[in-house]
Amino acid sequence: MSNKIASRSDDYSQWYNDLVIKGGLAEHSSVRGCMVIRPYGYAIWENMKEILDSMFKKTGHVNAYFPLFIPKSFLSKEAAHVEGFAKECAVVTHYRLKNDPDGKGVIVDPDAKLEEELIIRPTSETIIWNTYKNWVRSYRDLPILINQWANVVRWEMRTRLFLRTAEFLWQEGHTAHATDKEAIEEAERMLEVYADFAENFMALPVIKGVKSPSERFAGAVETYCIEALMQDGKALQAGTSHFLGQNFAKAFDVKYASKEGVEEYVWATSWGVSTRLIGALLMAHSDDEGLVLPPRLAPLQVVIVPIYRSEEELATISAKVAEIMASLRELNISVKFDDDDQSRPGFKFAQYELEGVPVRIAIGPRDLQNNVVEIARRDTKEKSSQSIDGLALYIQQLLEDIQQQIYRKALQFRETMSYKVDTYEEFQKALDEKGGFIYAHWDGTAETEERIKKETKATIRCIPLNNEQEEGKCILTGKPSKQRVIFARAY
RNA sequence: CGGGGUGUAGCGCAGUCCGGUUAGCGCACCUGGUUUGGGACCAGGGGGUCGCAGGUUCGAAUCCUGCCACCCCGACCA
Repeated sequence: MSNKIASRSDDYSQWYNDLVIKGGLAEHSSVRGCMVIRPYGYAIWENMKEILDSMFKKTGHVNAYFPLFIPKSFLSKEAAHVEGFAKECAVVTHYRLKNDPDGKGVIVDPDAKLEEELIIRPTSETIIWNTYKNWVRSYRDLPILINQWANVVRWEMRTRLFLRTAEFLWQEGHTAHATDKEAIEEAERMLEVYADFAENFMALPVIKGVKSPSERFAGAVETYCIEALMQDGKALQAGTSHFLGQNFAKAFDVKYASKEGVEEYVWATSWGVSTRLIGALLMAHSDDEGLVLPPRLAPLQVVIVPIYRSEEELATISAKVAEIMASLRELNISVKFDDDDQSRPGFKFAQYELEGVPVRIAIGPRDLQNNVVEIARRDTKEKSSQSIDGLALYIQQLLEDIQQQIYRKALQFRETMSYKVDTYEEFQKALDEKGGFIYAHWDGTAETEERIKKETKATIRCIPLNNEQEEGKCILTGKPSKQRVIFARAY
């Protein structure tokens, strides 16, 4: 059948593309490296946004909006920052078109050249800190705890739906604080928020940690991250939170007068997650039948498929279904009754499995007679017969079970794919044969990290927070090491 | 930007090596009928500048030259 998707084991990339496209989430755009997010995919993003937004508000943040365009000079004020982003910026050089004097169409009007080029934001630190300069005078103005929901553009060489597109949607928090302690606490707090969201809503187990210096965000003093493991054994960075020190305050001259009347530079953080989370969600849980969406983020939690021969049967079923739907909605469970007579039940079953609807209810004359329905759960594909009495409560519990089960399965997978190695040979062999999170000793130098990356394509995903301290020897150089770090090949 | 691949109906493909009737198949679509508890069946029907531009030839989807687009693997990255 044409809607079938590729198998994970045959071609992981094709499988992933099929999930996104045939699952109805998004498609390639005719614009280079961009994607169109279709309503079903956007609904997942909206669910994510709503939950994250309320988490941000509970931690004292408010939303604001800053410009899409960044003057080139802003970007260059922080040396490490510009170096990190310079290679992937889209640049606006003109502000007008005109008719082509030599023929058809329009050309860029050479007379409309901008004095200073505008960069389409790859991230907003610079334009925001240029603004914060005007907002901060005294310690009383601090902290500033702002988030923005926005699109950003990074001109990546190679793109992948959701995981890396030229334009993507995200949120970026940008905070300013009076002390380094406060800023570090903020960066760590937001990392916790992300981990909470990933584990409890996306059902995605993550490792919290800090990046090695060479993997840090451009301009950060410390980069905190959550790392998740995909089903092909590759790691995916799911969210980052940065302690920016006083780098941006110094670059944009943002100072405040302290209680003691002394002028001080402020301390900063920034943190963000993007539509990449949708890619993570898909790759972590889905199977060869299609998407598996955790109930807490699924746009549709329950679908009801009627099975009938005659109009009379459909009418009887519909009446019963109306009662069931009302009771489900009372419990805030989203439900759809698919009484479309253009496709048959079997087709609908397959289609909703492809779309990852967590629970499917089938109801036909046989069920009605016995006052039951057939319940199928997407994650395990188990089917059972359930009494219509008390059905809503049963389904509420079932959705919760599915949420937990998806998480447990992903966690178990990660556990079996996490292991320690002590020699470089073991390390290389493990990478090639298994992948996953490899805990190994590292001498702490950028040179070693770089060599390992070159030779094996594996990077240090993170140094876990509260990492167990243990004497050992670097797998590459044999130099002494005090802790294991997590290596993996990554997206 | 390097290596590989693909471009033929809305989607997926065959045909290209070795030029030759009217360019074919599956899915989807339209009409009618029978069906409906895991991707229905039968009959009929519509839909194509064969990626673009040149060239060779009596004749080009097929051969030659140039260009374009997309995908995959690298390098880069959320």
